[in-house]
Amino acid sequence: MNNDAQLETDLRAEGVRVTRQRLAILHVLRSAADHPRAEELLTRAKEQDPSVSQATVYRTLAMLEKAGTVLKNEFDGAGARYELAGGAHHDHLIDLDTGEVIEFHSQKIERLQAEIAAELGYDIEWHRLELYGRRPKAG
Amino acid sequence: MNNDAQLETDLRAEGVRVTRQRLAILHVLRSAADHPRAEELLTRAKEQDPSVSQATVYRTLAMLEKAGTVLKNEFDGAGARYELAGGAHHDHLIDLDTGEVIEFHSQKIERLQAEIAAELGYDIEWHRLELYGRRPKAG
DNA sequence: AATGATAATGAGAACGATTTGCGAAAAGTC
DNA sequence: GACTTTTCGCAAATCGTTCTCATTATCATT
Repeated sequence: MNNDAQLETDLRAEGVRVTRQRLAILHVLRSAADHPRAEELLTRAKEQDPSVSQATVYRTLAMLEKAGTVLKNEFDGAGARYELAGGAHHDHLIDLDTGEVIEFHSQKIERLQAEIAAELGYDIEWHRLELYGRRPKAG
Repeated sequence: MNNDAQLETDLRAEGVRVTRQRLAILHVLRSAADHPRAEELLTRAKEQDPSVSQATVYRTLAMLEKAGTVLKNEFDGAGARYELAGGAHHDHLIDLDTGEVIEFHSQKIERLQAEIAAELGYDIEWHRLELYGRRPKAG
């Protein structure tokens, strides 16, 4: 039932060593409902295992990103924010007032993107679509 | 005929002082067909006026961005790339092999973005849409 | 053209996020 | 449990960008 075990299995399958620190970071990522920054991940991981260091957080995130396990989002220039890759592809709407990140997906937009790229003679490898907005003040 | 004069007039109209350095940077922006980084802009501006410094390039770009004269693009985390804002709004397709930046625009995508945001209860302030792709190898 | 008030400059130090070098510690293998 | 290799923590290094501050340039006024 505990998916942390699943993550551990995945790690082993890829031939990487399973360390306390990596498990702590993975656990934090798994239980994060938001899109935390590296610094915040460090803080949370330390609660699990105080020995986790900043360098390891970055090293682990880089490794997990390459493995496709985590997504690194570089929103408006204030440090990257991370999330587990598990689910379906989605884009982001960032609340300019609160910093909150809302996920959304539009099959139509994806299709249009592919069409446009094709017209220009390109195959899309990946894309980034971010909407920055505010909740209108209730009148 | 020379649009540099026009840019100078605009500067004065906004109450900012017209300096050699600013003119050099504006000229470089105006004659750039690409989307150069700050470092590259510095190099080019120095050809016009060797006294231009790095600090002034960044200060001038920040000022012009705030004035709406230049657009700052933060593509894949390797330093911002700039362009004059003059024309119509557009998004970017980045060639992953060459780094070349291609501009495009889709009224349909813009409309869909606004719809999605509205459904989520938001007004879009601005957005960022970047496609990263490759030109398929000719078979 | 000289003056003076104020804004802009260059040089380099400082910054924040991230990466790296290195000796010590832990993981996986036998 | 000893051995090999990976990963670790720490601190120093890097990179793009911003800031500090003493100096210089701009521009309105003479």
